[in-house]
Amino acid sequence: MTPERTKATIFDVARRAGVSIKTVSRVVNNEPNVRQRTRDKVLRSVQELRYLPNAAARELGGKRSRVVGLIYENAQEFSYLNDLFNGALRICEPAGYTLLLRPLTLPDPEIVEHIRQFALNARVEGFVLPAPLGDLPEVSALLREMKIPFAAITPREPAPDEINILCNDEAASFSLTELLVGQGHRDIGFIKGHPDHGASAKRFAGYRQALKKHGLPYSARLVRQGYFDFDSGQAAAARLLDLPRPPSAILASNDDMAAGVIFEARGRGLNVPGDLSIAGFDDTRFSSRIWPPLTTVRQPIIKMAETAAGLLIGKLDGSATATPEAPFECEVVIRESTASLA
Amino acid sequence: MTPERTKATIFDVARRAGVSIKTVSRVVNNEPNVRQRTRDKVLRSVQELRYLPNAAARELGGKRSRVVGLIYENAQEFSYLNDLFNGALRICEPAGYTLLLRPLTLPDPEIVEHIRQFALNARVEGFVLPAPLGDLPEVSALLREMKIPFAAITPREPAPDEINILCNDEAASFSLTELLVGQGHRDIGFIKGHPDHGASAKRFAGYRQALKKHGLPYSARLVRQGYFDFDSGQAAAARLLDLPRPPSAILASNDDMAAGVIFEARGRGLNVPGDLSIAGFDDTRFSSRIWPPLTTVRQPIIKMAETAAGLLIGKLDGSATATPEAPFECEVVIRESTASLA
DNA sequence: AGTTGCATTGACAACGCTGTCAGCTTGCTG
DNA sequence: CAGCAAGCTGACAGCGTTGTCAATGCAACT
Repeated sequence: MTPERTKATIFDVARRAGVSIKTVSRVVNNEPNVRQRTRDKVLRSVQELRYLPNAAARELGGKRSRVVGLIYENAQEFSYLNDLFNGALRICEPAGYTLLLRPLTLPDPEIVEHIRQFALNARVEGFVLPAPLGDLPEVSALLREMKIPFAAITPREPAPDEINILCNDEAASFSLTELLVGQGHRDIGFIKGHPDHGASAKRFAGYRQALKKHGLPYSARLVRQGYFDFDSGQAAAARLLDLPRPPSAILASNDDMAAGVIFEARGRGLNVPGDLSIAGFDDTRFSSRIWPPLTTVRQPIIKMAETAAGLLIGKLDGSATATPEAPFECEVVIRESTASLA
Repeated sequence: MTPERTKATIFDVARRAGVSIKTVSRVVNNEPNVRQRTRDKVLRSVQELRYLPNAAARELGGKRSRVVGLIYENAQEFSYLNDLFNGALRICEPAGYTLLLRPLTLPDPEIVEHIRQFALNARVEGFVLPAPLGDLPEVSALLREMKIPFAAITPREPAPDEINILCNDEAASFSLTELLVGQGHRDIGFIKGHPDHGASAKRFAGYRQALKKHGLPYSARLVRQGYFDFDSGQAAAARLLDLPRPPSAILASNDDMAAGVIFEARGRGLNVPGDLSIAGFDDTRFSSRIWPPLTTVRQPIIKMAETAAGLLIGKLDGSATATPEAPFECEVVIRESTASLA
């Protein structure tokens, strides 16, 4: 196998196949109106010459960059991001799209300008927007103005005309709370998630519903605001545990905060789950690796990202599939951080 | 502010400045041989029109894609990757380069083909290769064949003619071991890192040197092979703790494994650091958030990534700076997972 | 056979930049 | 003040695609 001296162009392919470059272009882009025999001839020529279309020329001629952007909040949980990226990449790469990452540090007063610059510089054709970005009104306004479609992952309010990927946070939270109730816990603390994230309200709602169903009183005393980060979880736990009658179980709206709760509990010499049961959400990579391993809820993030990227590309390619996706199912994962009340 | 109807091209800028497009090109690309007055005129015109060069046209005309690729092992620690990416991005973005990520699942028998495809499809001009990729001979051979320069981060053996970013792992490991010795530990277990990573041998060497300096016997009994992941750390810890005379301290070659050691110790009802001191390397995001917080070594990864990207871009731009970088300094971070022997 | 209409194919002009090279200015030198 | 090198500028040909539109082929009709 002699390495090609110089990369083959569409002209080389055309000459070898005995057709015009336009026909090659048609075949390569899977356009209709090419006879099967011609298509085969061209395809063979493409393979023999290991032809790879020049992306720059393609973009210049055709006005399509085939770039999908994934903007995310830099503070975001890494394993979540990793799943998101890998899921989206799994779709983008084979489809001939480039997936570009762009971290953002929130809150960012210049967020609009940052995103605009990124979109312009990288010629982004479509965005994947994980929470909470899909809910920032200035962001969606900008993208609409720039006519860049996007797929929002777990937004608080699904944007009409855009792609929305949801999951049944509320039901999962309901189940998790029921689990604790079933273990005999009556005083169940709850640490809310970041108010900007759509999941926060849903998870809280599920908690309240479960209490209600089982006839347990809801007490604002047992609820604290958190921000999805370790520190806020630890701080909220500290205040809950300082209560005259502290809860026997704490439900944190994500695993980072749950880790903070465990940290605080251990710092006070409490035994988990003996003295305090703890559960979280997300099933982070670390959830099963801290001691004790965390009871949590697993979201099918990879699949959600795949779906987001797939629908987005469908829209960009014009082969627009209908959007009405059913919410994805979450799964409760029971580990050792929760136990029956002694 | 009226939004421009259509994006300005080099022609618009040239007309407005009263010069030829070639002169605009010169100014935009910071080429020499343009009178200051002319340069100013053009720059003003560029600003007024908010001119943004069309990357596709630039690449097509000039044969330069300005894409830097960052390939990494998918199993890699997330916070490490995050720092790597952010550091490199901080240099690439302002320099007008696009930074593209590409995960790889190792071991990968088709790694060469995968990297080749990625390089070709994404028109990558230069690579950043974090360990262990910089040490795989087939990878460096491929990149040399494709004439793609690269910057290797902490390779085992620095490649001549390429950029190498190193840090003083050995000295850091030495200090960490000395710390334990100073706390009275005599039986110090060691869990080696993945043999493919350059850091592994260096960390092990530092451990042995420290033992030697303090007249402590080296015992192969206390050394186990790990692979930088949680599970291998836990398994190695299990075997060390099963020893008739188990160590009173364990040094793991990274924090993931150290977390595994803690997990195993707690599972056995051991008190950390009371019954067992544990230390790691890397200062992962989670190192300070598990209980007890981990004594570890912090690498200036962001700076290392910045340097790698900076030198690489310098090479690509032709403004090649000399490479002989001094190794970066690591810093021992003392937390609660280590304590004096009772 | 002549006609119509659609499927198929090709010729050629963009697309917006950089590289090449030639031409025009300067400022010196002798 | 001619002559020359260096500094500066512009004309123009690519670069490898896609979009447009015209031309051709072919089957099913009159």
